[in-house]
Amino acid sequence: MASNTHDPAELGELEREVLSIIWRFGAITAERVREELDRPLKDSTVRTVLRRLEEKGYLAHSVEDRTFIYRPAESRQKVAGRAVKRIVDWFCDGSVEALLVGMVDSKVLDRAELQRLAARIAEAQKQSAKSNHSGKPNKEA
Amino acid sequence: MASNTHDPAELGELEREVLSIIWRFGAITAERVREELDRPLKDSTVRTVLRRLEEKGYLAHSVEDRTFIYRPAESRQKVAGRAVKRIVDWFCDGSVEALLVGMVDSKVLDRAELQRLAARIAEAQKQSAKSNHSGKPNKEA
DNA sequence: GCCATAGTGTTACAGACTGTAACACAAAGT
DNA sequence: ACTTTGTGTTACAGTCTGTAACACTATGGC
Repeated sequence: MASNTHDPAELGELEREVLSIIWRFGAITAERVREELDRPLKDSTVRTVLRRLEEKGYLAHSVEDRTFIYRPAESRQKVAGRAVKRIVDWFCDGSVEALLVGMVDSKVLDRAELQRLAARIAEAQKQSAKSNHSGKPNKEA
Repeated sequence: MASNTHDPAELGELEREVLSIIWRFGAITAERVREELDRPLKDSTVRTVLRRLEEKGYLAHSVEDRTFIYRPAESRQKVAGRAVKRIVDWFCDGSVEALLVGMVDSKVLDRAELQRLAARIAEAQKQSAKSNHSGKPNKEA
């Protein structure tokens, strides 16, 4: 069961907040997370959320000196990418292009911004095609 | 409170299916929706879902000869756009660029495709910038 | 006028998920 | 031994979704 890759849209408000904190900090204890939250929540609450996030595959933890250190199991961008994919599949017949059009439509993006985006992508592509950093030769595709 | 613009991520499986059907058909009765679903559901079930979707602002209906005709209240792309915006806000600090990067990262998009996308956007932009600078985005590709 | 039909409105209910937390237990320092 | 700090377990209420029954109402045919 590839119940491994969960969807962030399925996360609740608090879970998202916590996840964001983890992403922001990189590695953090439950207690620190709790302090970082605006809402005053009990320890157990925060730890429950952390545990659930880990169960859902968003987090991983290591034990360090008796204490859990939570870390992201996946980058936010990766998670975001998948989340968007779902949406694209559901609502745009899998066409990312259609999605972008929709974003302009719903004023999420304005044309100028999209334009800049396209330009920047073209740039970035040239870049990474050349130097293709981080080990991974762009597989798949 | 602009509780008017709901988020599609909050929709359940069935709701999404129904919504998709409505988008596909444009205008349709509850009974037709029911037939269109793969699952064999009771009338009342389908109608409940339709009512809920309307409450949530995704659908509108008109009465025609005793019968409800449901129509989309918003284009799928618009809805998709907003849905993605949420994700971008939550997980990408509002940067669409970061999102696209993430999509490449999570293999939702490959670089080549992104490249083509950028090119096509540039094209489309030129096009619509010329022909349409008034408020109305040219809808429905 | 009366009945069957088709369609609507209302209400319900169980399962899942989320926010929230208490409580019990274990290791560690003093 | 006792307190502290942190973990594991369990719970519970609210909300959402899937699923549906049932009651009510025009409408068209007889």
